Amino acid sequence: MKKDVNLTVQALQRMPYYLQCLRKVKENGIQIVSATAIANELNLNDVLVRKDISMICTTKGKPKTGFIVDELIENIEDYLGYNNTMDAILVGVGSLGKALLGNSEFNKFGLNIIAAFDIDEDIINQVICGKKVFAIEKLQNLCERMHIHIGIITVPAEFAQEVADKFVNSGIKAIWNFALIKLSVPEDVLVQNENLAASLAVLSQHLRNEMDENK
Amino acid sequence: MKKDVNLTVQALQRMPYYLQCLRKVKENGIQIVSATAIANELNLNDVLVRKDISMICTTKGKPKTGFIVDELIENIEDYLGYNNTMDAILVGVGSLGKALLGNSEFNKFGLNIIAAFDIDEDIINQVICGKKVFAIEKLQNLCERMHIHIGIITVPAEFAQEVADKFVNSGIKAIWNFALIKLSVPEDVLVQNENLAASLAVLSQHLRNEMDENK
DNA sequence: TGGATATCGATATTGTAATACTGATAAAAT
DNA sequence: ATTTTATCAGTATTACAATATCGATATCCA
Ligand SMILES: NC(=O)c1ccc[n+]([C@@H]2O[C@H](COP(=O)([O-])OP(=O)(O)OC[C@H]3O[C@@H](n4cnc5c(N)ncnc54)[C@H](O)[C@@H]3O)[C@@H](O)[C@H]2O)c1
Ligand SMILES: NC(=O)c1ccc[n+]([C@@H]2O[C@H](COP(=O)([O-])OP(=O)(O)OC[C@H]3O[C@@H](n4cnc5c(N)ncnc54)[C@H](O)[C@@H]3O)[C@@H](O)[C@H]2O)c1
Repeated sequence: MKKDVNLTVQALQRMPYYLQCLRKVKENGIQIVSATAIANELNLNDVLVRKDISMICTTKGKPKTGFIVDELIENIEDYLGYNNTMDAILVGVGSLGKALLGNSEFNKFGLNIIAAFDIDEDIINQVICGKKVFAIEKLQNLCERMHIHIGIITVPAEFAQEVADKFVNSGIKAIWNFALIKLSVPEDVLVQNENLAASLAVLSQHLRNEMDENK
Repeated sequence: MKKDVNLTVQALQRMPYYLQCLRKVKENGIQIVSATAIANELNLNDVLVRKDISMICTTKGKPKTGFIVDELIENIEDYLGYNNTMDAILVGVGSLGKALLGNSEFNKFGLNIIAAFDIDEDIINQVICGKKVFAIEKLQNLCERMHIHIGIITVPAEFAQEVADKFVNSGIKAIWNFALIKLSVPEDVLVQNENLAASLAVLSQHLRNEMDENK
């Protein structure tokens, strides 16, 4: 794997789809696949797929046939870090927080939520899906001691910034933010927003177009 | 509002952030705001903000001062459809499905989940957060009868395509897909993917960069 | 009242992601 | 053996989103 390169965010986000497609191909017993075939399956341009592959894979494709499926899968999994797990903590054990804690699929993606935090006395010290919930005061100590660099925010929007600040003080470098708010953090800290309102906006516009067309 | 225009997906996704920012400004008692100020708050380019605003707002800005906050808020809310609610149904009442059903914020964004569907006998006929869970067989009839055009998929990936097919047959035109799989649907149906694996990929790459730098 | 300044809207430029093109090559077909 | 075909890799082009520039204008301050 070429681990020194950096993909664009767009290319990076296509990778899980490639992986899904490649695994499906593999299940069908196919060992060699062309970029064209992947592109058709995922409704992408074939040159784009070839370029994405060339960015992170050492494997070369063979004309007329394509790439070795197993090698592509391995290269992509390596690049995405599916083979060496990152530890993370989660703050806000409400309904969304619980759903995330219970999501067994994260392990497959190299993410391991090792603990959760909340302010609600009723939740603190409970164990949710095998993960203990601590008082928020214990956040910094635990993060530093365990060298945690990923934090997940699932508290209501009005508390998200104060949680983010705590994260920053605890050495967290990547924040996965499910609250609908723009967080302020230092440059070296990445915020990945999971913004449902933005998604809804896309759905809503499409629907309006559809309705307008049919009348 | 200029409801005949279509924003790019990027612009559309910025809108909820503008709204959040404008509401905060309004709370502080400020009635007029400049594109520059919004841009600074959200770490965007001021020309970009001005252009986005001009796309969907009838309001003109005044040199030296800016735009009337209330008018911007109203225009954006209108464009995003926050004022006329869209009805939706959800399939897959697992941990994520339940979290979404219980999310009271959706109403603020113009989304109203009116019912849910599952195959699990234990869940069918239950009422989760005021929403009744029906057997999946009742999907088509209910969608057609209630003129539902938005469907939410929160079933495991392997069942997502069959649910999508049922959606298409029931007249659904916009699918909000939380399963990690690329769905095949007709052209006129929009799929908005909420792909956690893609987000994780971004977090993972950033973290690897950070780690590499510090050694 | 006149000059300085911040912002606007419109237009030009830049930058980057996606796509098209070209020659090379391996496999299949004639 | 030769031709055809599908694909690859590299390079060129295109398309479009983001940013910079510029004249106009409303407000503020001397
Ligand atoms: N529920 C959903 O479907 C959903 C989906 C996407 C995003 N979100 C967002 O996720 C966030 C949480 O949503 P939810 O529905 O789980 O809410 P919730 O009210 O069920 O849970 C919030 C939890 O955060 C805890 N909390 C509050 N302040 C805290 C603090 N300062 N420190 C630590 N813990 C704190 C509360 O005790 C509670 O347990 C919200 O911002 C929401 O917009 C929710
Ligand atoms: N849990 C999370 O945090 C989370 C986050 C993001 C995305 N997702 C995705 O959302 C999906 C659901 O996740 P989950 O954790 O809620 O799973 P879950 O197992 O808790 O729930 C799945 C539900 O779907 C129902 N179901 C299965 N097949 C069905 C069918 N054909 N028709 C109708 N209902 C059916 C099941 O009965 C169950 O109630 C998965 O694809 C997962 O990858 C989960």
